[in-house]
Amino acid sequence: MLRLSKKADYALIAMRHLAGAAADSSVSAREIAESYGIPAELLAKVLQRLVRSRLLVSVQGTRGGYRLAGDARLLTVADVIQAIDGPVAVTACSPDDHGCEQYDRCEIRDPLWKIKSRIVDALATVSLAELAEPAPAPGTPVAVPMYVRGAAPAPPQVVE
Amino acid sequence: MLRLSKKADYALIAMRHLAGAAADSSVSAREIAESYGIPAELLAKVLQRLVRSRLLVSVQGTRGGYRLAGDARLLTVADVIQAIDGPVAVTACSPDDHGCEQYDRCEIRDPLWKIKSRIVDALATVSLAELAEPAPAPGTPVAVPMYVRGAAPAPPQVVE
DNA sequence: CCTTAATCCGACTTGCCGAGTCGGACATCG
DNA sequence: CGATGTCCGACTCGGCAAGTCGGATTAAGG
Repeated sequence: MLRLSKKADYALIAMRHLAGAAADSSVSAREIAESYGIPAELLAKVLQRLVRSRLLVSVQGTRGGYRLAGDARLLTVADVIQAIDGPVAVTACSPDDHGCEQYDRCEIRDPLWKIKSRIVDALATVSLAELAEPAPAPGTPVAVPMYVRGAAPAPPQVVE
Repeated sequence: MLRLSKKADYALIAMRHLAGAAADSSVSAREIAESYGIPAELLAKVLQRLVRSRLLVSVQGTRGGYRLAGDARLLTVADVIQAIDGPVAVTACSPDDHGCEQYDRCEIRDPLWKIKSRIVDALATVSLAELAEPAPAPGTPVAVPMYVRGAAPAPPQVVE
C-alpha cells in the first residue's frame, strides 16, 4: 500500500498538463478531463483545492480555466500532494501532537518521523518541469519546495 | 496523508518489542497488546500475517507466543510494512502492469516510480535494531532488506 | 493417560473515509 | 441585456480498513 489517493494522481496529471501548456493561456477543467479520461466534475473539485492552496490561479467566464501560479521548475510534487491529501504524515500522531492514544508508550514515533522527512525530501526533489521533461536539460535550477521558501503567505484555511 | 495503515503501526510496535526481548524467549500476543493498549485480537491477526511472511515464528501451547525469525539488525521496516500492507506502490498501476485505465495517456507514471524506489530505500535503511536503539553503536552491520537478499523462499501465498 | 487452560488461527460484521455526483453563483461574450 | 459556459460548495453512495467472534491446536499439570 502506501498508495497516494486518486485525487492526488489526478492533480499531478493536471499540473503536468498545465506545465506543458502555454504560460499565459488558460485551459479549462473539462478539457483536461476529456484529454485523460477523468470524471470532469471530480477533476474540477481537485483543481479548486489547488487554487485554494495557491498553486493554481482560476479565471472565470466563458473562456476561463486554470493557469499555473508559478514557475514549473519551482513547483514540486510534494507541494501538489500536500495540497490535496494534507501534510504528509506516516504516523497518526506527530512528535508534538499528543493526540495519539498510546503516546507515552509508543517508542517508534521518532524514528518513523525521520523516515517521513526522507520521504518528503524524495517528493520535493522532483519538480513539475522534470515531470514534463524526463530528460532535463543541464543547467536547470534546483527545485526548492514551497513550504521551505515560505513564499506562500501561510494559507489560513485548513486544507483538510 | 500517505499514512500507513494502523495494522502496520501495530506490527512495527510489536516487532520492536520483540527485538528488545530475549532472543530465545517467546512473548504472547496478549502480553504485547496489554503493554501498549492495542486490541488483543487485532494484534494477533497482525502477528499471524507476519508469521506467514516468515518474519516471525509462532510457538503454540500454554507458554507459547511469538519470536523473531531472524537477526534484528537484518530485518528492516520495509520488510514489515510490505508484509502487512503488501508491496509498496505509489501509483495504481505499475510500469509493466497495464491494469490502469488511462495507461497510454498517463505520463506521470515513470517519474513517480522513481520516487517510489527512493521511498522504499528510505524504509529499507532502517533496521529493527535501529528502532530499538535510536543511537546505534559504531560497527553495526548494514541492514539489507530481505527481498534483496532473496533469503525468503518465495512465499507462495498472496499476502493480499 | 486424560483434563484443563492458554494460545494461535480463519471467517464475519460494522463504521468510516474516499470516489463520484448534483445544483447554485459568477463572470464574460454576443 | 440575455445567454452561455465556467468555477464553486454541499450532498450521496460504495469499498475497504478496523475491530470482533467462535473454532482448532498445542503444551503443561494432575
